[in-house]
Amino acid sequence: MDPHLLRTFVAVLDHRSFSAAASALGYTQSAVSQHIAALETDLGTRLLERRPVAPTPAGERLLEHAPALLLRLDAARADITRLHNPHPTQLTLACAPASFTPKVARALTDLRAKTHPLNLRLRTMARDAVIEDVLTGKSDIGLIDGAAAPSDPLPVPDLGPATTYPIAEEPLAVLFPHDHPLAMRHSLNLADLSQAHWIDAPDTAIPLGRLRAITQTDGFRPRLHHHGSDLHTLTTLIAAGHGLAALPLSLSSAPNTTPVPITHPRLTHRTELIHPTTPTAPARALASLLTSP
Amino acid sequence: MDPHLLRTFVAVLDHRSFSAAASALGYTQSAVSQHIAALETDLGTRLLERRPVAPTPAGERLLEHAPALLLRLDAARADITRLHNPHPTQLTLACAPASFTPKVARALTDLRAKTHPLNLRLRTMARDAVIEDVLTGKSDIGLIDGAAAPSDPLPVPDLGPATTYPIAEEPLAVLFPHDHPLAMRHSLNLADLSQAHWIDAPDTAIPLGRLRAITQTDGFRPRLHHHGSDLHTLTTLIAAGHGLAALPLSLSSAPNTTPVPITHPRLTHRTELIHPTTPTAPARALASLLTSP
DNA sequence: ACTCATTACGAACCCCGTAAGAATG
DNA sequence: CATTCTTACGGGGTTCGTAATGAGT
Repeated sequence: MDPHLLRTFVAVLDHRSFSAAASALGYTQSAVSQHIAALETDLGTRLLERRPVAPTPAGERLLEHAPALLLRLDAARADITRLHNPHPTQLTLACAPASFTPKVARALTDLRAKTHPLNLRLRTMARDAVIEDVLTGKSDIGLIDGAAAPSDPLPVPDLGPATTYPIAEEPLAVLFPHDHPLAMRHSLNLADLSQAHWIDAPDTAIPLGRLRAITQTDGFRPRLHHHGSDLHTLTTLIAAGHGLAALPLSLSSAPNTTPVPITHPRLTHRTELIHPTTPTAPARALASLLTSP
Repeated sequence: MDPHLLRTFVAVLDHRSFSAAASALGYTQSAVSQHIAALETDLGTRLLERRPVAPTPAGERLLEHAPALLLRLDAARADITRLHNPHPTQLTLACAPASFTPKVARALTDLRAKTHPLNLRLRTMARDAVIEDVLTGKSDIGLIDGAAAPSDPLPVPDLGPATTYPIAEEPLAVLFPHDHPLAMRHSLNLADLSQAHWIDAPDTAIPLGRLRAITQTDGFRPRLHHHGSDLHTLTTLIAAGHGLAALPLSLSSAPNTTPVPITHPRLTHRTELIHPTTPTAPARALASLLTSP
């Protein structure tokens, strides 16, 4: 189970094709074929069906482990190479869209004032991508958000060693188009909305699967799926009546929309900071700015 | 970062010696030296100090990842090979000591009655070892225990895909020698005992580090450390006045000891079942026996 | 027939053991 | 000087690419 073999296994399933995976990895299709054959011999089972390429049951099991393994391998390398460059002049911050608040922006100006020269890089991406970015060292520090019971930590997939700190908590709201019949209410029971029209935008809003898990119902079925990390697109969709989404209350400035806080069950929108166990110096500075006041 | 190299890296640090690691792994000492050299070249840093053998800072980082990686690699292989033998006649159950209750024993007799032939194997070990055993397929199913807030799940290190079910909850108690001044009380505030004499027995009782985390204090310092998974030894130590330990209330039958339930903070002793995402048939049967009634 | 995966085969490379060398206590 | 790690080197095995073969639509 050489990591190289796992990597091509994942690539083959990503591309649903041996030859496409080969060119993506810079191998020849023969090499890819041999990699898969080697894995199948090693594990004593067929892992893939060919034509069309699809995982067998055994392949599905392997696919549950392989990406996590490869991620952690990258994380280990990142943790070590970070030690080489202890005082970098660059800080890369990965943000989930709804986690980037005025408070964070102010912390960045404070950081600029006290640390210089400082080359700031900001990247917006989905929550899981933030965690991956931080663990693999592509970003130095990250901001994630999600729904949780008050003062509970966010449920984070534990893919490697990292430290998280809460930095903000605020009411969780459902964003309605301003002419929606419920838009004038002052409080909401989330479960009452399970059959409403929802937009699934897991990269920006609270994922619908999370709402299902919280309410332990089978509702919250999406009418429309928004892939991407742009909040503006999402609020515009909501304003146009394509469906609802759960967002932090402070995102109420979107035109033609009205947020209504969820009062039951007791939930908050929580923002957390995540950084490696041994962060770079600027990352540590930003972390202390965001957590101390 | 070949897994073989990581394995010898871990072995070298386990044995604090290249040559000892070599003989443990069935390699020659030269091969071990080459493995470490290859890792160090690949990562561009020295990972170990020699004579005496000790990890450098970079080596410490790697040591944080390598065992988890190797474990997950084994877990992946176990998940796949399990598919090969779908109706095994053997069931291996891994138990943390305080998780093996009369209820579990009864479930095993029920299982015997309805499934046969059945070759039962029972293994007692520390909680972390149970999880590792289940993930790597050395045991088919496991029982773990710990302290948690009522109806909260146990905090389990997420080392791979597995399913957990709660199977029992009961009061958490401190076990005193029967002549201890506090042994006649009916309720306890855990924080009041932070400066008492404690026995750290992480494999059998609630680990003292967990008590520190729960109370957010710096107390609960051990006077004596008990390594091993035998509850009898622990209760005998307590009876002899060597110190206290936190255990489930039902373990009150130990001679010359008295359990007093912890009433503050609100805590329970919780037992959970853990099995792979795709358990073997007997494991599934036992799981349904333990969870349904 | 065309696309895509497998097999055959050879050259370059890697990996481990033997054995000799260096360093440390 | 004895123990322990490192280095040099060679055989055997592995890996990848080229190219030919086979299978599916």
